[in-house]
Amino acid sequence: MPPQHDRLTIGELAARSGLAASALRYYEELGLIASSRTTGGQRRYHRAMLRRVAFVRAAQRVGLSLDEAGQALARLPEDRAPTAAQWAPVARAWQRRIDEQIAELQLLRRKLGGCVGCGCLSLKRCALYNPDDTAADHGPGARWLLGDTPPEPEPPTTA
Amino acid sequence: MPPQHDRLTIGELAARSGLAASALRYYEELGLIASSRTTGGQRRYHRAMLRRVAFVRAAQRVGLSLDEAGQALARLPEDRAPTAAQWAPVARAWQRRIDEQIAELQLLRRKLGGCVGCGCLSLKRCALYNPDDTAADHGPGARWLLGDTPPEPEPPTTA
DNA sequence: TGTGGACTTCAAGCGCACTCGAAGTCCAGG
DNA sequence: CCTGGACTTCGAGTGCGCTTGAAGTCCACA
Repeated sequence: MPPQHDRLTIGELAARSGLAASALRYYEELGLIASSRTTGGQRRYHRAMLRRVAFVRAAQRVGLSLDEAGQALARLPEDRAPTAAQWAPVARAWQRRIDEQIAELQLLRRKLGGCVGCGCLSLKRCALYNPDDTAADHGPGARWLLGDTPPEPEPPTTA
Repeated sequence: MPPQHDRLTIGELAARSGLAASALRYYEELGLIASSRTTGGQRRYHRAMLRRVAFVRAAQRVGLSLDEAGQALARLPEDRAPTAAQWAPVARAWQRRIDEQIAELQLLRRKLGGCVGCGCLSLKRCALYNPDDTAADHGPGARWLLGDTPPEPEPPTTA
């Protein structure tokens, strides 16, 4: 357990955050975290940066880009833990976002269910392909952020 | 309603699939779709390609890469609609995949709920940041190796 | 037959979130 | 004081899923 003080080297921050040092430099370049420097020019990070890094990683899990994470970060204290009052709106916004993603996935799942016995995959008729949401994305994994997914009771494989 | 025959130009396929012509050329380059050529060298797509494109787009919505979509495509008929027997396992695999995504989001959501009144975002203690699930997350190869770090008592609103 | 809009290829570029490598510098432990 | 491992910067590269542009060709309609 070598270093216990406030000024973490980039290697220490990397080890404790699970990120690569290169990623931390990148985050710093983007303004997500900040460092002071030794006289020799090496970075030293305040412990508070641990929390900021944690926040960014959490934001990514919610599906935010680093840019968006930075926006959210800007509304929280620089070097203290946020109060419940500061954190709550962020957490709630993220929850809404997650709820939307879940809702969309559930819709897709339901449509897939309707397609199981069908297989048509017609561009015109297949509910699976014809998302009434047009929120196209370009990335696999996450990014469906349509605002209002209509409930849409749907007879199997028809549009 | 100009063309009604089987041989769609790339522009027609683009219009009907909602994809850009450049994307279709890209798909063809990847082997996801195929075309014949006119004597002049222009692409003509069989109508069955509409279904293949639909399939690929659907796969993307499920979170598959184009490569994975191609793998799945290879197990379906080239130019006919898949039978229910052919389609069902694919659809079920996709549903499982969606279920996993939903489960992960729900877990994240729950953790966020626990964090609303907390705001600590401690790397050590915050459930939000410490995913006990080692979820698929396209992380940069770095693992969260925080498990073995000493507990380190951290009073609220301090770090 | 003329024409202009749709098509062709090929190479390069983009956006994101990083990673890698080279060449050089720093600094803590012995 | 020495040393070697950790750090520095900078530029380039990666992977995915495309888009854009240049330069040239085709073909359906009048």
